[in-house]
Amino acid sequence: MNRPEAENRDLFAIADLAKEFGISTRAIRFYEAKGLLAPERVGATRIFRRRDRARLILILRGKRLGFSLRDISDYLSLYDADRSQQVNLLLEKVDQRLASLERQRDDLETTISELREIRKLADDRLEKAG
Amino acid sequence: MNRPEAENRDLFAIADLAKEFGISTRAIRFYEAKGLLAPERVGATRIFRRRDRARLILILRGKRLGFSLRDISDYLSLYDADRSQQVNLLLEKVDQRLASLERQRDDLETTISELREIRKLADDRLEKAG
DNA sequence: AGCAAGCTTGACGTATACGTCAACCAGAAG
DNA sequence: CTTCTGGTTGACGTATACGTCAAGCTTGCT
Repeated sequence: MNRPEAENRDLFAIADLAKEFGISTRAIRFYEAKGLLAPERVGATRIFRRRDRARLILILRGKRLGFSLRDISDYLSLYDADRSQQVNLLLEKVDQRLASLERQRDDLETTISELREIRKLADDRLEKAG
Repeated sequence: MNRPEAENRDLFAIADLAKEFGISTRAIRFYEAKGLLAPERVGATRIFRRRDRARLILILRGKRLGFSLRDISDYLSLYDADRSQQVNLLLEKVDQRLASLERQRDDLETTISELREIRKLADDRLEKAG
């Protein structure tokens, strides 16, 4: 009963999603032009369903992770690939993507621990001075 | 005794680093133009030391993590900030950066486990078919 | 001396990911 | 009917991160 209102609805206007995720309508149209989204139309007006919203969430997460729209498009196709693709091919792609993400995670962990080192040094210096 | 040769040297030409890291000399000059590197000069020729090489490694890792050169520049300044900066300010910046990296790590872990889900589904389907 | 290799600085081109108008249409409110 | 509000499609502009010449200078063979 206390779900975020968006989860209960099934139809969204472009401005709804733009506001919810803090992006521009221009960006959303751009993602559609690049094939990352395919909302239905009523006349010319775009109508987004929960599925489109879910894809948008994946798109934005991909962007936060530094991926290009092209990469994200490939990634989304992994989600779609329930029946359409060769399972073997899908597995291969998923594994590649996983390997690359795990490399990225290692980079991240290295960076985080280096920063924690720096943090500790600075902290010590503060205490000595304090 | 068996260190990668690069670790033993202290002087590098621009082409040495380009080759070692698989990037163009143009990119390296670009990083210098943006203030991320500051190699010495002998005449007009750039001379890179181990410190410059270390910074380049950080730059490339930042790029793999999807950061802009501007972001990376800020990040590098955290490493430099031994004496020049206010320790308080440094701590604040490090903490911000850490928070953002940890958010990114969470995104990554979500993505990785979703992909593993997909992988499992595809795997199951293969076994049933096999 | 001549020439290739490798370095330099511009200057211009390019792909990505949008932002910013402009000009238009449709439906609801006053 | 007019006026919002919100939607649409171009067309053009912009920042980032380089690639790609072009033209020139040094250094080191041969």
